[in-house]
Amino acid sequence: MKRDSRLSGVLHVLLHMAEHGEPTTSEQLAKAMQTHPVVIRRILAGLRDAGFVRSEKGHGGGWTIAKDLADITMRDVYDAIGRPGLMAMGNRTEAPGCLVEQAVNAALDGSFRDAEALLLARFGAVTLATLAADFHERMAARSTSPDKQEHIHG
Amino acid sequence: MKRDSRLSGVLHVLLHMAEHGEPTTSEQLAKAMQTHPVVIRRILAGLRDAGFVRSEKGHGGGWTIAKDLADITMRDVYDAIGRPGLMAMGNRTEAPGCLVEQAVNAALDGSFRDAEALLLARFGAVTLATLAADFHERMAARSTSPDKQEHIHG
DNA sequence: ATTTCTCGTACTATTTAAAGTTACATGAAA
DNA sequence: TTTCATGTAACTTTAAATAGTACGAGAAAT
Repeated sequence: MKRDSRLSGVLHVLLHMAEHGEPTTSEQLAKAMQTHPVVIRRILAGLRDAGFVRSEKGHGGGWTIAKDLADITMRDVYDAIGRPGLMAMGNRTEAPGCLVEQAVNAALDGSFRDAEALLLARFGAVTLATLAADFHERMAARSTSPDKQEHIHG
Repeated sequence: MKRDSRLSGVLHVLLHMAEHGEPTTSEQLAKAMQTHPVVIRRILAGLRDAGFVRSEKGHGGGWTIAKDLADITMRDVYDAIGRPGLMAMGNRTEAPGCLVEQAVNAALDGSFRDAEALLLARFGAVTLATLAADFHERMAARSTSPDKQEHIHG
């Protein structure tokens, strides 16, 4: 099963944007993410509509974070990219006439619903500020072991 | 994101097999599942190797359940089909050099691990006997409201 | 024996979703 | 008015799952 990496991707982009400070262009972000600028614009479109980032055209334009990092949770980001499915498994048929399948679906659905609720609760408990702090800790840890020193993007 | 329906599928097949009693051919199961016999054989291969079902060739051959339904959990079935990924989301890069991505991965991984553990625990608590009982309840419920009466497969 | 039935599995084809790319329009600053 | 940057639609490519084909092997019926 192929896994969707959009959430991981946006979070990564947002943190890079936050580190960078001044407006960051899609091209700069694309380079950091090793992807295409259009992919960045697409991935950030939902965040812009939700008011978490701002984009500006023309000279000196680019993307900036529009809120305090402590006020954006992973859950917010997840919502902003359109709440993609969380579970890799689903039912063979969604509204089956077959009673056997109904019984199977009921058992699976209950488990999946609970797992999703747990996941969303976890997402809601982590802010971008948390992630940024973790990043800075990792930076500090790396600089104290100089043998592992390398550029942020290898 | 496309969702894997193999677990849902095998469970369905197993219950049909259990209801049917005598050896059931891949073709019969395929008809009930509206798919191809080869798909059935493939989906049951792992179950056979794990000893949950038996297959026999030639006249009067087919598939039979090899254990008591109460001794097979959804978790067993999940294991037997090769433990496919449970989460629809993953990390953009698995072992990133980028510290920002490491921080993002760490946060997501923690949440996913917990959600998976919850899911597997739930799977382990449901046996095929549970599902069969649920199916029979649904049968009973349907037969008391005759307006909804239809063949098991519509 | 040989015909028929059934599973086993390697191989190929189809389908589907994500990701990448191109192209061009819009708007802002130099 | 040129250059830089986003906005977005359309198209292409890629990767994974699922479906389907073909043929082999074994077991039972004739």
